[in-house]
Amino acid sequence: MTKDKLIQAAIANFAEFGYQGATMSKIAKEVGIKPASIYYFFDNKEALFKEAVKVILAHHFSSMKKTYHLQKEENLHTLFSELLRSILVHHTTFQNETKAYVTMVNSPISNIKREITAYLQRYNQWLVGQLMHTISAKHPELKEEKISSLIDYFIFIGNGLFWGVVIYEKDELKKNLVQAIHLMDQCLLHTIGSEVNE
Amino acid sequence: MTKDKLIQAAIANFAEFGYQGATMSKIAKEVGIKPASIYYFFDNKEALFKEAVKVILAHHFSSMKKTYHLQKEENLHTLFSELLRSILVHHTTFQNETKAYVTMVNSPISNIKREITAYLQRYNQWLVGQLMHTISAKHPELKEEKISSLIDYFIFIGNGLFWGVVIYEKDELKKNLVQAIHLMDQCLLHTIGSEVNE
Amino acid sequence: MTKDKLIQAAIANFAEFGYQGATMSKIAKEVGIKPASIYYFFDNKEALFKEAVKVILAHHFSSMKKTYHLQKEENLHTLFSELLRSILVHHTTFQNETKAYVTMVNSPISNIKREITAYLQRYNQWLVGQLMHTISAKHPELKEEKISSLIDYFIFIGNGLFWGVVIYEKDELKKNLVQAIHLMDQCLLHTIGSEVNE
Amino acid sequence: MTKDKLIQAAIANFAEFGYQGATMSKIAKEVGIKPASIYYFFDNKEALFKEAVKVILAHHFSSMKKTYHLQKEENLHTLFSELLRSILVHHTTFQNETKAYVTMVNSPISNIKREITAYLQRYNQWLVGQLMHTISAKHPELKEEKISSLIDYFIFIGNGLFWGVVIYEKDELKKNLVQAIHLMDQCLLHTIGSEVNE
DNA sequence: GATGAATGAGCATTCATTCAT
DNA sequence: GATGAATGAATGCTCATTCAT
Repeated sequence: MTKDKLIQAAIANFAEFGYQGATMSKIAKEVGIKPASIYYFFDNKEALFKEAVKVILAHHFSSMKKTYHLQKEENLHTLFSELLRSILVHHTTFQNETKAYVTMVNSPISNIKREITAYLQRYNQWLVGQLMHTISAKHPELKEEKISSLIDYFIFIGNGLFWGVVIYEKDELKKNLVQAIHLMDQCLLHTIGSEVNE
Repeated sequence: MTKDKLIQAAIANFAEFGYQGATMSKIAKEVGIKPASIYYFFDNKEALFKEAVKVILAHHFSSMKKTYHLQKEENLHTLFSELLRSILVHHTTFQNETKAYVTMVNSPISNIKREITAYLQRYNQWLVGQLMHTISAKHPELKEEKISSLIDYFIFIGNGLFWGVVIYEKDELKKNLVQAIHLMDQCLLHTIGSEVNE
Repeated sequence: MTKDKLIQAAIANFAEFGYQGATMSKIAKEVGIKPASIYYFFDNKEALFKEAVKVILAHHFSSMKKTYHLQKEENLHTLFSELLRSILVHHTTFQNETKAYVTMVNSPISNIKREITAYLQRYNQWLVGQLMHTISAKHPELKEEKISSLIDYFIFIGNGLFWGVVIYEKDELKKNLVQAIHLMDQCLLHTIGSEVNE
Repeated sequence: MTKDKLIQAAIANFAEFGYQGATMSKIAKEVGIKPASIYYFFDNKEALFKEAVKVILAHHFSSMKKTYHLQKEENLHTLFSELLRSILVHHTTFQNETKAYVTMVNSPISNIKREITAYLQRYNQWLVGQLMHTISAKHPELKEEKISSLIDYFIFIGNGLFWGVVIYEKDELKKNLVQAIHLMDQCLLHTIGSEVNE
């Protein structure tokens, strides 16, 4: 569908040139239509990019959800490892979207910035909610604040992994994943004790 | 000096709008001169921004060096803690430069991208070189690869801290610093053993 | 058609101000559109002027061809006289194009200069080819080099006529045409002998 | 002297780029000073170029005068031949000035155009005056109108030679000179009769 | 004599957008 | 659905010129 192709082209252009650098002509050319035709699908540039942002965020959310639901029955080591791997895989696989996301985070377009900030909150809430539930089910003895701290470490480590995707080449990232998993294991060890030992 | 003010204004605009979004008029207005006057100091937009990038990177380098030389005699816990704190302090104090840096990392202007990539390498080399030297002096018994791994963890944890600066508010970052230091301590503990115990 | 009107306006502006002095605004205003609209028809200023040059040269060629084919059956005196008159008439009738041509000949825009040089060669080849054929048909007894010399004189005399158009007022030019024809007749007389005597 | 160097640079730039294309910076750079310094010597761009034009025209006049006075005692064939050769030599030797002159002829700067037109008249008057005097001295039997016509032919032939300098390469011009002299000889022959036979 | 710093005016060009078709 | 033609607004940049030093 033309509309979807436009959004994909918008993401690619956003990733490469940023919001101001992405132009309706380049996007149109990439899709094989004339710039004027974009306005049949979207009210204006901002609307197109707002939609593109939504797609990127929804895609990220669905990736994370999928991994989560596939792994939530596993032990915590596995769950966290797979979540971290998932961060890496998603962001390296959809580099365009990741680059676009990085430029968006500081976007001067308030609508877009708002979208992002809201998403970050929603995603965090979801993640914390899910993890709290899953972990407390597996380890009823753990105090809530311990779990909470664990999750915070997970998020922190995830951030390190994420930024690595932006600045390192693919092959350097494997090492980063190993490091991330190892650090997470340390946290688990300290919080829960034995479980992580294989 | 007008030239320096221009560079600062360029950084601020780059941070807020990205390369394409930053305009010579906005920059000129911020400095209190007319757009045409910028061209007395810089050949063109790209030259101005290339200079701005250099300033940002040099500034970062000097921050890190300063901390390093102040702390290199301390024990490793302190050294790493202070380096991590330094990352946080530098990037929160000079948020403009940090935001600009984030936008630059994916800059479509190849000259700028090249500058960044080169800097990242140079900085890494310096950091690794210094740490290798300092740590092996303090702990002659450690095998080189152990030290190397320690440094890698430090860099990874630093990345997490850095990305936090970009997406979190100031007060959330204190927690991040604590986490970073704690994770680093774990790494030290595993590598060196006793020293870190207070 | 807007595109044709643009080319005509470009010629007029080129004639009056030269390449650098002709501006897109002046041209647009002359056509009754806004400067930005020119770019719908032409990639840029150079492309517009390259097209304008082509039009001027093609126009000149077609004028000369037309006269040639109308007069080639006549005797040589008439043929040459009419060709000379045609030079005068074409260049005085389309003064804009002539002035533009004069400015173009030394154009610093290499694309344009190239176009001109190439045309001059092509036109000369055509002229020489045609005249050789026509004259040798009418005067089989003439050696090729005699004909060639005759043609060279014609071109030389044509040049004198041409430069007159640039620097003299219309009424002075009639005398120039008479002179040109008379000189050409002298050449014919010397080459062929009797024919020219009426 | 800097002022003279400026005029020479102005001529060179005028020749290459035309009035609008010649810039104060380029001229300043060529002379090795800064643009602002030009204004110590000339009120403004137009004044500089007006001066440059004067220099070109005066130079042309002096060239022609010199030849004239060297040759006025010779017979008419020699006199005209040398004058024609002089046209060729002057304009090929000082190509810059010739190119500048060609662009100036249609200059939109009225001061410059006026200067040129006035010069053309003055030069013509001088030429006609001298030739009338010289020829009637040598050939008292000739009616004034015959001499006048002879001079007109000379001017016409000179124009052909001049335009050749603009459009042909140096080696093609020798042929043009031979043609010019030959045509002039024909005119002499018709007007005066025997003299030209050597 | 010369220039560093600055500017108003203008230029070619781009871009998001419109609208009749 | 799509586009040809057009434009207002803005952009990076140039240029002749000024003026205090």
